Amino acid sequence: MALKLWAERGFDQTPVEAIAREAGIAKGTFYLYFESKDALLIEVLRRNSLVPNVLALIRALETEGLEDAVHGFVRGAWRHLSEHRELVLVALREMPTNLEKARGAVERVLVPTNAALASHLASRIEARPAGQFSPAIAVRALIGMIVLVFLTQEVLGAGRSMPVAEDEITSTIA
Amino acid sequence: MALKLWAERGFDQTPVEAIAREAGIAKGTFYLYFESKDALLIEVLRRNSLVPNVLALIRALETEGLEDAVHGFVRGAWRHLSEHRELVLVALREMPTNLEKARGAVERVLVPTNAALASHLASRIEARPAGQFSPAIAVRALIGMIVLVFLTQEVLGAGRSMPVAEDEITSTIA
DNA sequence: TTGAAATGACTGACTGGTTGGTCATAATAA
DNA sequence: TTATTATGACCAACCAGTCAGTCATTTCAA
Repeated sequence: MALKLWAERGFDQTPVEAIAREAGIAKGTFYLYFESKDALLIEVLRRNSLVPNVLALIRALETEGLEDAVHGFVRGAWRHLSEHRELVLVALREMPTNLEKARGAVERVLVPTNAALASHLASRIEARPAGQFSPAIAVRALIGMIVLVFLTQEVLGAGRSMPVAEDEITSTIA
Repeated sequence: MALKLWAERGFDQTPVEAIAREAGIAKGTFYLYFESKDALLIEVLRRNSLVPNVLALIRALETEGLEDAVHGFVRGAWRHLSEHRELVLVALREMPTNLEKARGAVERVLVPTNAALASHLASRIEARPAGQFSPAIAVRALIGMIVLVFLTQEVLGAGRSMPVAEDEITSTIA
């Protein structure tokens, strides 16, 4: 899969020929199926969209108490990231600069996710003592915790120099 | 500065000639001062090292109570990120693949920072009721919150579609 | 059944353009 | 004049994308 190569070497540093070879076809054949190299990137990001999974996570929130809900969300998100580590790496690397279209995808994932989570948390949180609490920020903080712990742990190799048991991670965050 | 161009277009997509032009010199002159394009990246990352600032933040922790300490850390880190937005973007993009040497820098920043913060938190936290609490993870979660909220807010343009007052951010996280 | 003709998926050599890095030459300073 | 610093034309390597041609398979006429 192209994702594997991109995660290792980066999009720009991976020639179309390498992708084709990996797929067992010739470079020319590649261009029978894809308009361009960029088109493949867009296609890959689209097919691997996190939206359905994220929405599923959010729907799950509806059926549980706040404690369990957040706990479950963290676990689910963590598993999710683990299962898509290459996608996460590539998306993170290429989105900021390479692709205006892919950037639109961020808007489609990030905005609805945040909105849904925030409103959900807000509706639950009224029952709590909390004083000054901003759901909009809290949501990003929660997701931020998960993503960056994942990054330092799995991507930057901190897992080797600062090992921590996986279960400890999810249970501590939540 | 090269950082500006890299933050906009990406390292690979920025020709040496563009960097030279930006600096008001010819391409040949560039190679009088730098071994290679990669050498410049390494040099830039080194000169902009976050280590001193991070260490200063940590030292500040020593003189305050836990509440204020964390609060201060968050504010400091946030300001820090804001002042180095280009560096953050570039480092995030180039570190995972482009540069083994730069990756060593991660180890030099990430590991000591985490260790210092964790041990600090751990020493303070004993006075608290906390049951199952893992400082090692808590630290990464804290930093993760700050960094990803920053990213969604400042880099991915979520600030436009989901605007939040800056002060609200730091006060809510802490 | 058989052999010729048509098809189209596939190939990889090739092209045009780009860019990292070099070097002979020029400008400038001492 | 001599030494130092700067220049930009040039080179070689690389790569996205093209296209003329190959060949296994299918179609169909005899």
